[in-house]
Amino acid sequence: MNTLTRKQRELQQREQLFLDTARQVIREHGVSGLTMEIIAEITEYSKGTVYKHFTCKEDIMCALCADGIEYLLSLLEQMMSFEGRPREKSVIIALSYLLYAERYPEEFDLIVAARNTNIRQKASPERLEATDNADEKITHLIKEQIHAAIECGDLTLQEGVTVDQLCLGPWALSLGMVALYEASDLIKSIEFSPMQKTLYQQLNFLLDGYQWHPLSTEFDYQKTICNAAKLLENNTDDPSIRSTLGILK
Amino acid sequence: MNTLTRKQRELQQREQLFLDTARQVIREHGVSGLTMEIIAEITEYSKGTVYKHFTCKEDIMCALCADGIEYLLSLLEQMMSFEGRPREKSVIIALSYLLYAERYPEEFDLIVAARNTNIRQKASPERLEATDNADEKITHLIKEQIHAAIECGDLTLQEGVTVDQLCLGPWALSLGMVALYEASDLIKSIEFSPMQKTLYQQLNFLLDGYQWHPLSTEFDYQKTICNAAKLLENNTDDPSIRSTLGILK
DNA sequence: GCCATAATTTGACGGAGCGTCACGTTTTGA
DNA sequence: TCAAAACGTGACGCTCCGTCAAATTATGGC
Repeated sequence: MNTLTRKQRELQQREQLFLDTARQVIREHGVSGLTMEIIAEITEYSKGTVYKHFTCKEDIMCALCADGIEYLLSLLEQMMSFEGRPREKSVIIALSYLLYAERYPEEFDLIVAARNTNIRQKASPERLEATDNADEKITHLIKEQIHAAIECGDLTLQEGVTVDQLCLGPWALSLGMVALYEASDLIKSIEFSPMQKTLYQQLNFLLDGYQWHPLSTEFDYQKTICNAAKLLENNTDDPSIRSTLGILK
Repeated sequence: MNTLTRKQRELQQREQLFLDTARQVIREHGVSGLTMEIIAEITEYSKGTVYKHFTCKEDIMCALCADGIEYLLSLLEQMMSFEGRPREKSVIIALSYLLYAERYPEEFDLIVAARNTNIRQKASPERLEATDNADEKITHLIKEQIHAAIECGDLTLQEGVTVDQLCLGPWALSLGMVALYEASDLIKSIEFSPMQKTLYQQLNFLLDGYQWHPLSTEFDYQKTICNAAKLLENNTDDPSIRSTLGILK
């Protein structure tokens, strides 16, 4: 029994090795530079072995996505220990999203791509399910904040507005903002301020529009972010996260 | 000289034929189903001829994008003859964006992809410039509304907020919303109301947050959209647009 | 320790699509 | 009418994909 477990452990370890290698290749040579052959070569396994783990290139990309979302979730779970009003937590969620996008720009590209394009058509069903499950957990976390806000009277649903719609607003804003910033050097007619600043500000406008109390005019959400950043800083030793946190404060 | 012009006309016509064919193929078989060979086969030209027009597959995709953005621009230009307050016009711009995304879902996929992925790395510089120029015109149109609003006193820039940031907000919201709705059947934990409704509503919240007057509580923007839809309906004979307009009213 | 059997790994192979280019065909205009 | 130029073609070499029979390694009964 112990033997079996060791085998499985090794298998899992190798899968992680393949994934890390794929991430590195994408980082260095872009998505089009990623081939099954190159992963095999770098890891000194053969192509066939890589295919034992992943059905195709698209499957690897979805696995990278899932991996990334898992990381985001771990960030969020740490953040959620933060004590605060629901709106504070919502702001923290959005900024974690961004923190993650900056930490793993390659995967973020994939997250956008994995939703829209035909990557999903090719990936294996199991892989897709893993991605979707992680997605769902995050959605749940956001909706939780909205429900909490309604319950404690910070937020009142207007006629014809649903919780799900309120959840989509900040999500769309964050997703779109990251996408636009990734392309910022292509959009020459706009001057891009630091992304954190713009997203923070626009999110505040949107939530103010919801009349979600306390409004940004009544409360210092910048302080919320500082505190959340400090909380995370104590729990992480990832240097790249630490540097991004530095900007937040 | 007339002969030369005829030649050029024919060339242009053929390019359009290739593009229309590519669009059709993508619509039927997805982006991965698009090959240079199949375009050649359907149009009864040879592969070499297709390559006379487009340097590679990615070049075709960028061309489709540019084509799409041109179409969006033509929509917007018609819309801009609408007489109204700057905020009304901004709402119309966002909804045109959406109208366009529904009309050409395949190209919209490409627009997102063409920004994020390595498609741009491969496409020809001329093609990219065409796409970027069209992009810029649209940005300009949006910024124009913000400037007009500031000038007539409908909007006051708060400290530390720039026109460009205010431009990014609705843009990111619209882009992100379309992206999320394209993936709506994958996100099972959220109930998706009709996209027009959600975007219209969230945009109103965001602009209310800007304190952009008249606020959605003081003014019936639904009527604005109805009127804009009627305006467009009289000018178009595209049945698919007409049906979407029907929903708006 | 030995060997039969099962599990795992390998890389050669056929196929798909890309992009090129030398050759054949058509057009041009003198 | 014909030489020169412009245009169109599809066979070719290449890269990468995904497969699978054969080679290698691990397992466990004796």
